[in-house]
Amino acid sequence: MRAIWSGDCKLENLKSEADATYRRLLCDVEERRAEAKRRSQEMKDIAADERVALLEEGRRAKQELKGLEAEASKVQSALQAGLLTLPMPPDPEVPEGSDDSQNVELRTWGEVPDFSFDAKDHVSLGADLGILDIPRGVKLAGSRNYLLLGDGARLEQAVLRFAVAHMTAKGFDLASVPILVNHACMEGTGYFPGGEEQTYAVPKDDLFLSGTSEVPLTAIHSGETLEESDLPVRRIALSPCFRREAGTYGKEAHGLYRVHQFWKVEQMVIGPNDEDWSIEEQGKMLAHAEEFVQALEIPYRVVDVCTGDLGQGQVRKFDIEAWMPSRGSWGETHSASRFHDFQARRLNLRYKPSGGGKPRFCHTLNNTVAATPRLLIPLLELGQQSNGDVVLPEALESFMGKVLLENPAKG
RNA sequence: GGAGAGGUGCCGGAGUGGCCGAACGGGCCGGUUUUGAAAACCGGUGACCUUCACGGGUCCGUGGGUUCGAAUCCCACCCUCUCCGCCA
Repeated sequence: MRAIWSGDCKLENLKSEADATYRRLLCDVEERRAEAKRRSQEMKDIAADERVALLEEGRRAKQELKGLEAEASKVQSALQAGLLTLPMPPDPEVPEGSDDSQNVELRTWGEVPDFSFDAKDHVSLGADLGILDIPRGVKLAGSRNYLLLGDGARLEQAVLRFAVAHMTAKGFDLASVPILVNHACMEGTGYFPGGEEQTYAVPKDDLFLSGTSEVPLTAIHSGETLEESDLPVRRIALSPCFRREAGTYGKEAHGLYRVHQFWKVEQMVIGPNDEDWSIEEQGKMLAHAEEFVQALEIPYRVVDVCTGDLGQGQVRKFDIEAWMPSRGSWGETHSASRFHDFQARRLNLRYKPSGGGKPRFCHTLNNTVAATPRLLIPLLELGQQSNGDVVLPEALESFMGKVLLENPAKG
């Protein structure tokens, strides 16, 4: 099944014309540089009057070299630009499909509720409880913005702190990272080129508001060569996330499902270049998230994301979709991605094998732990009572201080 | 934001046009000595790309430029430190 990675399908087969041209040019350039070096070595033990001819030759060679170098760098940047758009071949086990409708459900957990009363959606629940104010959020920052107030804001914090505690217990190290990052981070993690329209940019400082802490988290060791004994690196970050959601007008415009700014606890792992290890790790990371959702007593399903719904660099992806009563369906809350060495190559993120030998590219993986306010949707909607109260899962009590959100308007 | 100083190998730190991939010191590795260790002494010790190999190339913050030749000269940028201002 993994023959695609085992060497049959080496870069050899993907080598483009540009690559061959570049190599030829580089070879030529290096030869001429060697010549030039030799010439200037000779120069110093030659009498001044004998230098003239050599100087002239040097000048001419320099012009030629310059031309060649310019050509080489032109070809190289064209090549690199092309390389950046190359997608990662999916794992052969990924189901074929053109879009998310063809994702394959692997399993479900929990009971989908059947309300015996007229159930409300999270927007009216939140408004009635006085913990959610969308109109004023829109007033402050436009559509897809919101305000969480009082217990709403507290609930969000509780979910996030629970997520951090959950992952700390799994041995992940909490990091506080820059979420305003440079172009190299965006490109290195695979968001650029391609994701520019979805990203808030700060042109004055040439920085970008990343849509997930996966970006800084994965880029932490970019350009470095780690020791194999330092691997795997397992970290989480709690950060705000920003997404422009361009081109989604009208799509999920209602409520807290798709918003421009949200909070997320993200898990990220950097490991050795070992696909079996990587596959196993992805399973673990998925399990961490499932346990978390289970603790929140939210029914969910796990989906094996099909080829057509896979991101450029993703080799395999499993989504967790929570049951959201107001949608009458599942909504994505978690996304566990495996990248093989896709991101590591772009980030130049390597490690020195402990057995010796050349540095190798790491493998990287990431998964959501908790994203809010999206997670507040099932939490509020599933916990609602006929009188408009909302009962929260026990697991949040120590973080929230209570589990009952009382409807002030009830009789 | 204003003024100044600086960015060199694992670390400290020399080096102001060819003899510099880079002195010297520390560290690290190996050896001698020692019952063992420490100390002392001797030797070794950068990374990456390319090549079966020989070899070749790149790298002294980054990117340009000058020159036959740049760690060294020029320009721009980035970063760090000190002082002042401001600030969560």
